Amino acid sequence: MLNHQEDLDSVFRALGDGTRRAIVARLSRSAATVSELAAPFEMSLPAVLQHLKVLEAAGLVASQKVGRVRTFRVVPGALEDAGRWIADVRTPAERLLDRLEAHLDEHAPPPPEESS
Amino acid sequence: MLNHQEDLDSVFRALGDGTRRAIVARLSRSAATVSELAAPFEMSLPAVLQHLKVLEAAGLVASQKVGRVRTFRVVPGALEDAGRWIADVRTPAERLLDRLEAHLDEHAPPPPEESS
DNA sequence: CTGATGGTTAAGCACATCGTTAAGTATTGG
DNA sequence: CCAATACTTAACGATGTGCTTAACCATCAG
Repeated sequence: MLNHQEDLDSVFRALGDGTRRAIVARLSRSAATVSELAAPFEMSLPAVLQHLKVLEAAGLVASQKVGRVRTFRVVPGALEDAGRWIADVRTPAERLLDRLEAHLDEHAPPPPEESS
Repeated sequence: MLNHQEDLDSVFRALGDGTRRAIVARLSRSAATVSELAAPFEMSLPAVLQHLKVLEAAGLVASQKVGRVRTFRVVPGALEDAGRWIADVRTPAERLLDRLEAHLDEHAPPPPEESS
């Protein structure tokens, strides 16, 4: 099913928090346990747990428990759709900018300065 | 100038909503007025206005009012930082995946694969 | 001036988020 | 067994989000 829309919702929303982005960045270098991930932050461990849940629900990270230790890792292709969405929007936007500049060049000589 | 953190927060959170992404996608093709932007959606116009405010606060779009008509357009480089963040995280994550595969190859014989 | 058009503001409601503390469940080491 | 370790769950409060409706400007046409 092409439920891209809701997938992207949860991915972008998950990335809309500095703590979670830091966690993802950390995990992109190597896997880590819950307490390792929580260590750099000043918030409580349950708070970090909730962030990890959000990231896992968005499909950005995955985890498995061995004994009493849960280890998290990034999910390889998880950022692909988000990255492509941004790229796909940027492309026409830049074309739009080019057309705007071309239009201005046509209707006015190159303005060396702006005044208001 | 290194407010990257909070900037990215607002950009990613702004993108974490399908309506707002649709608006950005629409504007990436050409500028549009408030009512033009609101038309495709079933929600009320004030609701769309609020989405536009979020997008404008995140620096993704800009607007100007002429007479009684407000026109929105995308802000050219606005998605650059977000795109780069994703790219920067994906790169080490993929290296991590490569190392994992190499590790598995070392500890288990190459899986029987059909060559093409 | 008068009304229609295009947008804006205000208030309110349901629900989600982000943090807290307190208490509970498995493991593991001695 | 006992206690420390490593989470995990539950409950809750402060804010934030995403809508709604109602009312309020500010143009522009006639």
